[in-house]
Amino acid sequence: MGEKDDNLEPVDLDLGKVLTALADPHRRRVIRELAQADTGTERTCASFRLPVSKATVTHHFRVLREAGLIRQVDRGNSRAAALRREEIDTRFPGLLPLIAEEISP
Amino acid sequence: MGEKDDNLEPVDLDLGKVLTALADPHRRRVIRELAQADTGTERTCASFRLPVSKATVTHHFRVLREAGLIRQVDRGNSRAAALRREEIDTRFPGLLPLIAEEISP
DNA sequence: CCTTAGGTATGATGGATGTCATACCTAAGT
DNA sequence: ACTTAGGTATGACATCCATCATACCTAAGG
Repeated sequence: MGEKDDNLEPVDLDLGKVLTALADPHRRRVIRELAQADTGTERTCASFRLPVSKATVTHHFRVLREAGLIRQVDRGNSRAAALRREEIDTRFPGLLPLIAEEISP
Repeated sequence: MGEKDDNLEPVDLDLGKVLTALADPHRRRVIRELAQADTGTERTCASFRLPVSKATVTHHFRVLREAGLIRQVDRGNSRAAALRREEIDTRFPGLLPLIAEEISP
C-alpha cells in the first residue's frame, strides 16, 4: 500500500519525508505557489522557472512526488504537477497555510 | 537582531531552519515531548534518553536552539531545555500540534 | 579529594543531498 | 524532416549532516 508514488492515501503520508521535502527553498516555493493557486491547478515543472538546471528540477519534483505532496499527471508532451491538497489537509491540517504564507525568500 | 541564539523574537524564526530542524526524528521527538508536556516544562538534554552519544545529543540540541525552537537555560551543573511555545505559536500557528500528534516512530 | 553525571569542543568518517553536464526521449510546430 | 521544448537517466562532484571517540570542563555527592 502506497509504494507506487502516486495513489498515496493520506495515512501513507510520512511526516519525516514531508518535512525533509519542505526543507528545501526551491521545493517550498513550488508548494507555496500551488497552495496559493486555485484547487486543482496543474502546472508544468518548467513553469516554475526554478533557477537550476533541468536535471535538478526533475530531482526536486521527484522528491515532492515521493513525499506525497504532489501528483504528476502525464500529458503526452509534458507532465503537469498538481498539489495533493485533500490528502495533505486531511493528514496534516495547518501545514499548507504555513508554507503558503511564507514571504518568498 | 536575533544573532544571539537566545532572545529570538517570533519574527526572527526562519521557516527553512525550523523545517530542517524538524526533519530529524530525534529532534522531532524532543519537540514532541516538550509540546505534549505542560507549558514551561524544563528538561535536561539527557532526560530524553536519545539513543545516540552525548556529543550527538549536544549537536541536536544546538540545531534546535539555533532554529529558535527551544531555549536552553543554564543551571550550573546542567542545562535545561524549554520549548519556545509562544514564539512558535505566534509565528507558525498549527506547527506544534502537527509535531505533537505524530505517532512516535 | 575523588568520582560521577551532564555538557561541550574538536576532529574524523560515511552517507545523504543539491547541483551540474551530457545524452537521450517524445510530442508539437514550422 | 528538422527544430524546439519539456522531461528523464546517468554519472560525477562538492557540500552538508548525523554520528562517533576522545578529551575536557563544571558542579554535586560521597
